[in-house]
Parts: sequence; structure tokens; C-alpha cells
Amino acid sequence: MMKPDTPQDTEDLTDDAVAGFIGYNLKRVLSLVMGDLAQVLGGFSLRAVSFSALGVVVRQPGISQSGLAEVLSVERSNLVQLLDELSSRGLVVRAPVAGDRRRYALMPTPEGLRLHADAAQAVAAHETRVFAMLDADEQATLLRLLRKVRADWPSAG
Amino acid sequence: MMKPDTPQDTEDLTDDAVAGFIGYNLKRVLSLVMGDLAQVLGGFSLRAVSFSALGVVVRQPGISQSGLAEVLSVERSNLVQLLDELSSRGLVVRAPVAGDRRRYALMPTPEGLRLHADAAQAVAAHETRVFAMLDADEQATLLRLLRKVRADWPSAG
DNA sequence: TATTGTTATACTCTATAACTATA
DNA sequence: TATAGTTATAGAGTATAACAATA
Repeated sequence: MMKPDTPQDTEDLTDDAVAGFIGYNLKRVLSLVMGDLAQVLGGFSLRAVSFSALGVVVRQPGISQSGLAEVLSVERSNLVQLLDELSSRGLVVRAPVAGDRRRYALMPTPEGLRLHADAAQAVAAHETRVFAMLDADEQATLLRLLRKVRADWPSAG
Repeated sequence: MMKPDTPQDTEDLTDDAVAGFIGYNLKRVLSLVMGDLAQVLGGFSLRAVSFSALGVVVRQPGISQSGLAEVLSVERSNLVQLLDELSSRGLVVRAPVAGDRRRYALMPTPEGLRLHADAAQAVAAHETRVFAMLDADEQATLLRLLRKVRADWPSAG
């Protein structure tokens, strides 16, 4: 059990080479946050994207699958199974739209509303917990800067 | 071509339901940033993780694959092919370590150093461009907050 | 012709388990 | 017994192309 005293000795273990890039830190932070969030939403048998989709349907009842896809930047095709599951669990329904038989109006069920309310509270608690190292101002600033990047992205984000 | 005047009319198209969560915005911003970065690094035939790995090897020559995996939070197994490619392209070498024939000391080649310098400059230009909507203070703040989240993560990030 | 929902598919990323050779 | 590198594989997540029904 003798450490080598050659090139890189006790291995400093830093990512200084890339830690100066915002993008790299975005990725590392997202990985940490998503790991915790998956645990939290797992308790509701939801994934992050399912929670987001359910939330949009709750907030904007009647939205179409195409509309939902655009809002969340998710491919329409990848929403089909997701909504199949939310539908089979009785959380949302695909209601027919009068005047356009191609599209569905996505509507939350009472149970969908209830589950979403509970999940949203849990997600809020999760954010409070994992961002506890930032004070209220810092959290607000982080949120504001991220939203500014999206809003002013050079081609609509 | 008549829009339905039923449930959700002209489809407001907002993600207000989730846009208040930091995690959601982290994901959306990362997606935008990575999309642009992939374009930039594609010009060097590098992926984001290859660029990071090369950068760490350049900054910490002699690091082992396990050390690199830990620094970048990448599974050891997933580094093998990545380093195979960097190695076959003559950008890094797996040098034997005197005293421990299990491990390799990863070393950049002169060409690896050159490519990394060029790529790092391109990545810096990419960040300048995609974060141009933030002034210098805001960029520094964003970086600082992200690094703080990682540093103070409840179990080492 | 264009749009909505759908199916099938492929490709990347990431995670896990097991193996080998060395320590 | 533990560690470094490796292999194989499986599971997400995401992207693309094509189709049927409808506009």
C-alpha cells in the first residue's frame, strides 16, 4: 500500500481546468439537483418531465399536445407515452375539441389537480432544501439570471 | 383554417406553471447552452465531456483514469472509450506508472496541448456569445452562485 | 398542403455488474 | 481483500422519419 511518487502524486482532484466555465457548472449543478428531484418525485411516481407536463395542463387546461410540446420544448412524439401514462393513471384526460377532431384538449382530473398540488409542494420543499446554501436574495438572483438567459437567448429560448 | 374557440383558445404558450422553479430553468438553459457548445466543439471533433477530460489532463498531467472519473463525476467505465479516442487521435497517452502497473498516468501530447488551447479559446468565445445578455457582473454572479451550490451541496458536489 | 397525434427507431448519455491484473 | 482498467449491457433521454386522420 505505497502511493507512487511519480507524475501526479497524491492526485489533487480538482476540476479547475473547466470550473471557470458557466456551462460546465450548469451541468454539474443540474445533475445534483435532478438526482434529488428524482427521489422526491419518485414518491409520486412522477418524473421531472411528467411533473412539468402535469403542471402546464393544470395551469392551462385545454392545451393541446402540440402546444404542450412547444411550451416544454419536448418532441410531440415523446409526449405520447408520457400522456398515455398520466391518462391511464387518471390524472389527465384527452378531451375532444369541438371543431377540430385532430387535436385533444388536455384537462386535469380532480385527482390530477390533487396530485399536482401535493407534488408541487414537495418540489418547492426540495428546492428550499437543496438551495439552502443560498440566501433568499441569492436564490432570487439565480432564478432571475437563468430566466434572463432563456428570455434573451439569440433565437427564442 | 379556423381556430377553435373552445377550452384553451389561441393557446397562450407559457410555462408559468414550472418557470418559478430553479431546477426547471437550469435544465432549459443547459439545453440551450449545450446545443450551441456541441456545434462549437464539433469543429474540433470533441464532445463536451471530451473537452473537459482533455482539459483536466492538460491541467493535471499524470492523473489516473479513476482520478479523472472522480473529478468529473463520470463513471470509470464510461471513460474508457472516451480516452481510447483521445489516445488514438494522439491527443493524450496512457503512460505506465512506475511502482503500480495497474494504473496509467494520463499525459497530454504536444498536439493535445495545442488542440486544447484552441478549443478552450473557442469555448470561451462561445460563452461570451451565448451569455451576452448578461453583463460582466451578472456572469460572474451566475458562475459564483453555481459554484457555491456545488461546493456546499449536502454531501459534496 | 399543412397540422395533430401516433408509431417505430436510432442515437446519445448514464448506470451497473462482472471480469483481469495487479496491489 | 481492495483497486485500476476494462467489457458488456441495460436503461433513460432525446431526436428523426414516416404514417393516418383531419383541416
